[in-house]
Amino acid sequence: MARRSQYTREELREKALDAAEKIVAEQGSEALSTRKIAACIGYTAGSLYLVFENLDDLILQVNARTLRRLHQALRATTDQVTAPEQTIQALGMAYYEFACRHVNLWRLLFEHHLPDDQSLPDWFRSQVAESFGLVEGQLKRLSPGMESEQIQRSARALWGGVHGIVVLSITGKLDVAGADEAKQLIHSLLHYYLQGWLVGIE
Amino acid sequence: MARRSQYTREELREKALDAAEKIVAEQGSEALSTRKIAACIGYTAGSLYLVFENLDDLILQVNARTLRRLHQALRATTDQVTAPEQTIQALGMAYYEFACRHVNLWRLLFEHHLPDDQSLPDWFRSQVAESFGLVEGQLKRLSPGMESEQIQRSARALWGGVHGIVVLSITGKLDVAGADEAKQLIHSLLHYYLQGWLVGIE
DNA sequence: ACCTGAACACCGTTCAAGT
DNA sequence: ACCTGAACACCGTTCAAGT
Repeated sequence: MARRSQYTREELREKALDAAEKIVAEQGSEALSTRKIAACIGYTAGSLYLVFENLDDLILQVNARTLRRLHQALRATTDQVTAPEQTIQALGMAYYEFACRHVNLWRLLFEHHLPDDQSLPDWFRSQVAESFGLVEGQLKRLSPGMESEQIQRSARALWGGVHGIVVLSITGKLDVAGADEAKQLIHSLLHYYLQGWLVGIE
Repeated sequence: MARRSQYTREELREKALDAAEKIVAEQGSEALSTRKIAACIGYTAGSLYLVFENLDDLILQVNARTLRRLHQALRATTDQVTAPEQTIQALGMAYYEFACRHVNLWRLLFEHHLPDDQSLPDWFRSQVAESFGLVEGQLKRLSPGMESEQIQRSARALWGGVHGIVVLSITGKLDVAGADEAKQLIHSLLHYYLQGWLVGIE
């Protein structure tokens, strides 16, 4: 066999990531395997190792795509500029809706383990930081005088908080009745936090 | 072969769960397998199916133990009664410390997937609800007149929030420098939320 | 140079057969 | 009745060998 290259490295990479996304989205992350990905794109599992270090590396790159899409969804929200508190609320809802629409990819993003010795690559962490930046931007509008260290802390606390509500409701551990209830929880968290925060400022 | 029963069903179950916990705690959830558990307790993988439905069922029961220990750690905190806000803060810190002390078991608890068709058993959800109850109790002390529906919502929002900060910092996705910073985020979340909440009441 | 296919060391799960 | 051990259908990863 050993077919002549139909695809360039880059094309192969993209095809593999597309296939991986499809499998995860349709069948859950548990169902993902190198053999299935390879079969989807008409290759053998071994070929994937020409393009990826291993399955963990491949998953990391699927997660990078998900993160990018998430960021775009959040960006689209902040671009419709309104009052900062409303924008933060809208960001929370967009976050929840994104997680619902792409449950399996979203779970893979947050539940995938790297081996104990490896930590997340820098480009990954800076992509996460970018999304936090959107919240920071709104907090700055809300309280222009505040030190950026404080702004950063509040953005992380708030966004970590929203994330927690989203995880627990999506994994069925919060016993929430439906999307409406989850959104109410997010609203409550953001609303009272910001209220307390602004009181603290004056 | 076919050794006469050295252990009762119940003993076998406990031994298997002990072994599973040990493997997860020491090597991470990725390393857990029926074959390893069986080898640890001197049995064959097949024997586990006399006591557990399958590996998912076994993991669920490991998670039940973790949940029980978590609840005990939180209980111990509320028992040292002080002012409600301080108690809630102490609960947040206890939650974070528990997660740090038992990272791998804690991750298993929150990252384990059941097959798509199955949802979490009721006893599991009511165990989660019990821990939320501790927060509700403190919120009630803080605002005795409030409707229990509102109390419940705030307890979930707050605890979901704390959970999110803990997950993101433990999985290295918040880019927090260390335990101190994570605790500051939790403190910030709880403090400003409660401040806003109490303002809303008056 | 590109890719295969076989091999290796693992999985979860089932179940006839042994004691 | 209790447990094994072999079997089945899967894994991720490597690498000599084919084109």
